[in-house]
Amino acid sequence: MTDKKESILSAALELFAHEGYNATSTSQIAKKAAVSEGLIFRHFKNKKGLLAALMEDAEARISKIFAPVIFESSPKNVIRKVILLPFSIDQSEYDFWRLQFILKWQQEYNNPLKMKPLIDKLAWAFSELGYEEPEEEARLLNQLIDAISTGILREGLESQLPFKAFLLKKYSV
Amino acid sequence: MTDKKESILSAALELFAHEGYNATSTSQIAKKAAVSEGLIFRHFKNKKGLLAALMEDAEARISKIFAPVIFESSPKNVIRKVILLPFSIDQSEYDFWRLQFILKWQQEYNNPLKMKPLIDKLAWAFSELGYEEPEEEARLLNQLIDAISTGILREGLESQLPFKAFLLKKYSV
Amino acid sequence: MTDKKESILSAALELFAHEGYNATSTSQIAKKAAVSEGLIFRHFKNKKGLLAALMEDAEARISKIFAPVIFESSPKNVIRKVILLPFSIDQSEYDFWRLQFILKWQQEYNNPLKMKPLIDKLAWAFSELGYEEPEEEARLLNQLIDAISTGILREGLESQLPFKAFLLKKYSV
Amino acid sequence: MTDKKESILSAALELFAHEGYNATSTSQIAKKAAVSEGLIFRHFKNKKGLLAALMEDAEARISKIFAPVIFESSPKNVIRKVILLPFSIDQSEYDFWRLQFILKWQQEYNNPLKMKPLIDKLAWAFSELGYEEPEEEARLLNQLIDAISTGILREGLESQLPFKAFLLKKYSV
DNA sequence: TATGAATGAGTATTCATTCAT
DNA sequence: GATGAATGAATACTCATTCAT
Repeated sequence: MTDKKESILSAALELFAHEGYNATSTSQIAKKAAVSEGLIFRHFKNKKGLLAALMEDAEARISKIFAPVIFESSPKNVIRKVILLPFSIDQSEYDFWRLQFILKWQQEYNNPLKMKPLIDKLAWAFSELGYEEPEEEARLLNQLIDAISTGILREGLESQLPFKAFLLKKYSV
Repeated sequence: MTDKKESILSAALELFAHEGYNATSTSQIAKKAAVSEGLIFRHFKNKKGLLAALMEDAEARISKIFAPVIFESSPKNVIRKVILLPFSIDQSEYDFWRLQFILKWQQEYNNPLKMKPLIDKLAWAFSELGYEEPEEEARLLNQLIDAISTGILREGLESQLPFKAFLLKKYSV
Repeated sequence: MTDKKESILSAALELFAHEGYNATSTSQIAKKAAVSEGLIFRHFKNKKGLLAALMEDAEARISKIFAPVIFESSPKNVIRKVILLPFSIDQSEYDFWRLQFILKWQQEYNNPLKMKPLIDKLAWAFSELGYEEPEEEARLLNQLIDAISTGILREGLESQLPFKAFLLKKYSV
Repeated sequence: MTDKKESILSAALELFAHEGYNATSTSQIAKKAAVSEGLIFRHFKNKKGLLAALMEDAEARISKIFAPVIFESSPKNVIRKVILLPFSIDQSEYDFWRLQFILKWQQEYNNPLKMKPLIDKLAWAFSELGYEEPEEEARLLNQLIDAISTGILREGLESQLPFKAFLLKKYSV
């Protein structure tokens, strides 16, 4: 990948994440990336294509971040790792995740199935630990870390920090 | 308020809630409201003014929905009522709430303080019930109902229904 | 003439004179006149009609200001009075005259014939005084007082004051 | 400068000069220049920018037309050249000068200082020739050529032609 | 690969004007 | 006489996209 192509991608990510997809014009992206507007279309065909390119990363990143949970064999550690998930996001990745969360509100990009493997693993863990309704517990915890991630991205890491110890204790993990 | 003014408001609400503020053009709104585009600007000065008019309702509606919790004197009932909150939203109000949740991602409209009174009341309730960390419990439950509301708005009421009984039982309320 | 009709006229005069006819919107006029926009059209049919109403005054005012020159019998006094003309305009009439001068640049309102009687009288005066080319002298002086009036309206009375004594002396009147 | 950019400039000049700045729409300009409306904004940012580009020429053209007067060493020739100035304007430049004169009525573009060097030179010439009030004579003649220029632009060259010989004779130059 | 000129459809907004009350 | 709601056409300007170089 050329330098210019990459700078388009990172400019677009930053702008999409903070202004929104529709509110960001291709000319803004070109300016921020310091390339000609035409080049965006040479590389990505159109604006949607640019977003799509950005989203392709998503799958890979999500797998990478979920893997340690999926392959964990201790139920307690599964829950523990899930709770720690939102707190382990590197600040350099905030824009990426912001964009993910914003797009969830747009039908065409909202795919709840992405979380399926994680929820299944959690359900297994709760079941192992003897919880009465492991399915619900799993989905609830998943929903909760979604909410905490949202909190981190919107109000900063510190605002959500108290939950870390609290949840670990609450679930005794 | 004239008929036409109201139909502009409701058309705008529906479109903003589903397409997003930026992705909705004033001409779409006019068409859906079956009025001339110019009328939007006579009534609301500009597109932002239209959004602002929509948001003015917000404060009122939020107060109205929170009141029964705030004025509840039984701690258990406070928690119970908070859990039931997301499930009591009338479907006719979904668009309104969708818009609220979408706008949270836009700095200028993200005001976490709106929830303060509710969280305080919850903290009081948890404290009364002898929870060890009532502050954290309160913020956690608040985060949880935020997550569930999100779930309802994005995936439908049914998808979140299991949580209702589950949470009431979990908190024994 | 009703109060409101008059306040429309004076608001329009002020705005047309300072912003120009095209740059002034009927809503600005209505606001400045503190009447509803509709009333403008009730009274003047349309925006052009409002300008026309303003211009109707013109003929009368011009006759009134020219009369003392036209009916003067002493050649010297004719020239003297013409020279004094631009300096005798009351400040309260500046807007009116500004508008006249601006409109001269718009074909449809530029009517050089308005000045005919004055130029004829001047030519007669110069001829009486034995000037060699009275016609040219007359038109030149007319052009000159036009330029001085322009100067007064654009740069203020003081800026043109030196010309008063100077011209009276130059023409020995 | 591209062809299209130039045709925008010349279309704008013609329209601004004859209809006025406010009365000319960008779509008219685009149509007359046979380009897309958007191109106007790519090249000149906005309508004001287009006018500004047109005005940038002004300074250069004015210097160029004044230079032969400023660098003239014979007092008589200075006066002679000034008198001939308005008659030497090429018809192809009428639009340009019309615009200059129209804009004088708009505060932001009215800059009387542009004429300072010319008036100073005239004052020097009149002083050399022993006129009693060279300052006033200079400003008067300047006003006169302003008036004659106005006459040419509004009523055509022929209407002002008699003044040429007349003034040359009057000032004996 | 990269640019920059160019476009056509669209955007928010303003305008002069009409009309029912 | 006077208002204020309403309109349709126009306005300045932006946008995503194309294309010749």
